[in-house]
Parts: sequence; C-alpha cells; structure tokens
Amino acid sequence: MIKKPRGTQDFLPPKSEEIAYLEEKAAELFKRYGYGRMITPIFESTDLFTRSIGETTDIVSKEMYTFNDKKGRSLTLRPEGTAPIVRAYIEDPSSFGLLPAKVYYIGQMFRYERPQAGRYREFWQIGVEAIGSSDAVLDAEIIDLLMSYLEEVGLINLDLKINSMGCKNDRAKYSEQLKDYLRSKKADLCKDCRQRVEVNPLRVFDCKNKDCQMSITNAPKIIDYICKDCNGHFEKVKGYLGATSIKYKVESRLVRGFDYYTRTVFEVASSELGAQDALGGGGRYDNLIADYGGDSTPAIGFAFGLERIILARQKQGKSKRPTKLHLWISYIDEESKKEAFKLLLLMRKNNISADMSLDYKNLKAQLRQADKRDVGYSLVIGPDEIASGKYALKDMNTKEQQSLCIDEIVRRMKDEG
RNA sequence: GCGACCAUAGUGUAAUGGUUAACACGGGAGUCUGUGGAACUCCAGGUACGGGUUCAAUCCCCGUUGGUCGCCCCA
Repeated sequence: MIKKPRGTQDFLPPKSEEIAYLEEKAAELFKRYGYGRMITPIFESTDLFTRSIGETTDIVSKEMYTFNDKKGRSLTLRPEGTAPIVRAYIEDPSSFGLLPAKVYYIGQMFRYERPQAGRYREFWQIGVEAIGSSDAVLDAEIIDLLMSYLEEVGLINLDLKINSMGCKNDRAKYSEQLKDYLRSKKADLCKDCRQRVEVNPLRVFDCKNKDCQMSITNAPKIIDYICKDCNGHFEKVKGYLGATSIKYKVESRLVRGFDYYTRTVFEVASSELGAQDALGGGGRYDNLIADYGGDSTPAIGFAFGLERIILARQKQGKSKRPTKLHLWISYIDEESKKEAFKLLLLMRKNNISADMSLDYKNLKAQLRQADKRDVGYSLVIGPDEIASGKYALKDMNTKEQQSLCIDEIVRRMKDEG
C-alpha cells in the first residue's frame, strides 16, 4: 500500500472545513485592515532562503526540502512565507502599488523535521507583510491584527511576548557582550549551549535546560544595548499598543528563528498546546530588502500555523460543527425517483443544500438515512404527490408534516436556510 | 538529527506460540413493499511491511515504515 509521506496529512470534512473557515475569517479581517491577498510560487531558488533566513539557522542547515530540476537549478520548497514576498517586491516593486504595501498569504510550508503533535513536514500558514514603512504605529497595527485574528476565531488565554532586537549594529555589539558573558559561564552550560555560544549565542536563551536557564538569569539584556533610535522606536511601539486592548509581556529573552529580524519581534503562544506551543509570531525586517539588492525598504510581518490554531480551538471546545444538509428527498418507487431527481436539482439551483438516496430503498430506510445525516427537513414524493402537485414536507425535529406546492417549499427552505 | 514508547476491522478496545482473532460503537440490509431516531436479526470489514526463531508466529527477535511523547527547533 502506498502511504502518504511522513509528516503530511489528508484533510477531509470536518477538518478541511476548519481550514476553509480559518481562511475565510482571515480574508475578511485582513481586508478590513487593508491587506490584499498575494500568491507566490511554492518553490523558489534555494539561495533565496539560505541568504535570508541565515546559513546557521536550523531551518536552512537541516530542514529544507531542496532538489535539482532537470536543468540542474537548485530549488527549495518554501519553508516560510516572507522571503518569497520580499523576492517578488525586489523583482517588481511597482506591482505592489503604494507604500506601505500590505499583503497576506495562505498556503503550505515545508520543513523536514521530526513530526509530533502540532508539527508537520507540510503545514499551513497564514501570514501578512507590510512593506515600506518603519513607523512604530505599523508595528502596533500588525500585532493588533494578529491578536484580533486569534480572538476572532475564538481563542482565549494566549500569551503575547514582545521584544526589540535593535538594529544590525546593536545586534553585533550585543552579541559580543553576550558571548563574553556566556564564555565565563561555560562550565555550567549544557553540551549544545557550549556550541551555541560561538555560533549563535542568542539561541542559548531558548534552551530549556535548568542549569542553562540559571546561568543566563544575569546575562546582559539586549534592551540595554540597543541604540537611541531603536529604543525610541520600541517605546513608541509600546505606546501605540497602549491604545489597544492587547495584553503583552516584554520578554528580553525572546529570540526568533530567522536571522533577518530587526527591532520589534513578537510571539504568541498557548499554554494548552504542550511542547509545540507557539501559535504564531513575527517581527520587523528593515534590512532584508536592502541586503537582497533592493532599495532600502523597511518592512514587518507575521505568520501563524493553522494546525496549531485548530488544535488550540479543539482544546478550547471551539471546533466548528460540520455543515449539515438542509433537505433530504425521499421517494416511494422507481417511478417517482425521476421526479425526486428533478426536484433535487431545482432545490440546489435555489441554493438549498439537498440530497437523496441513490439506490431505491423503502421509505423507512430513506428516512433513516436522512436522520443519520441530521438534515432539517425531508420531502416525500410518491404517485399521490405527483398527481396533486403537493408534496409532503416533514420537519425532522418536530415531526410535523405539511402538504405544500413546490414554490412554497422552495420559499420555506430559503427562509430557514 | 538524537532518545523513549507504540502499531489488531472505519473508531475504541480484547485475546492466544496451535482449528473459525473477540467485543462495543460506527457502516449496510431487513423485521416494517408511504414515514426516521428504539429494539431485534443478519451482512461487510482486521493482526502495517519485510526478514528471522519454531513443526507452528497476530503473539518472541531484528529491520523498515508510520504514529505518539520528549530533545532540538519552530507554525
């Protein structure tokens, strides 16, 4: 038997409807904030990701689906959504219209990781990017958009953490300070962290090892090393956030997975999700476009994972009930089956969800099918109905049944629907 | 990439080194040939894959694949 590749999923109702629902909600809300949908290729030149995300990050060093096409070009299934949009912007800035350009995307991402609850090799993300402004109010808008979305789909008890990474210079300076500090504590650090000190010292903050956590309690904080401008920017972001109803915590140890972040970064998690608890996150990337050869253009964005939102909604009892059929059509004999089929098509033309038995069964069995499918109404068609032009419409909840002509039935179903 | 645990009808569980692998729910049909949800009867459907040990393996061993949970990392 051929099985689906590891870490991938098939989606059928009701799970597929959950995804559709989350997409609709996003489209609706993002439109209100002025964001339009953007679609980019699902694979890109490998260079795009290695350069933007950072060579030493886990994603690039071991998690990418990379392959050569028939001409020997190295391509990679996108592991995240920001780099492709930045690429498109640099390729043709004018197509993005007025700045800031506000776009969102919905689609699958790919990372070669060991699957576990809330983590897949092919997973769904929805993200937004606002390109062309460094104004702090935009940071607040973006964070508000993320939190509003999560609220919109019914999630509560979320923890929002924010931090500032400063600019390039700040980061380099801070990185050296942190290295010095960590080197002095090297004896207390775990095996992995000893390596991190040299390669990517900020990552030590993510370590869950108790000794490492102890060792960094007095570590220098990036917030103390960021320059005046960056600090001012962060203060403004917090000021604008004060205008919203959003609760957040400044977390000086918050470090995100991509090297391109500058200034504001943020992450939202749910304590109900276990080890993979991050629902979404993002931040500002003011240097990325310039680093790629575009005109210096500041930008900010975020992304969240649909599987984890679905998980959190399940834990919080918010899962959507599968959509039901509205009307089931039953027929008495082969003769009336044709009439039933005609009416079935008529109902569907009138936007009424309806279905009927395919194989002939006795009426009892057909009503049993209707019952199993939890329909609201059932229509019975037999020789008597065809002769009189009046059909028996039964309310499946109250068991009440009336004889009505077709127009009345259509009208009734539409009102109910 | 590392570690631990796991794999039996669609789902949830049972059982045994030896005739036919059991039960519940779910699915289908009928009892009831023009009126559903109950009850009863019947039907379909299963030991993930590949090796090994053995007279004999669903059971024991190894490998593969997949899942779950940690680590890493992140969505």
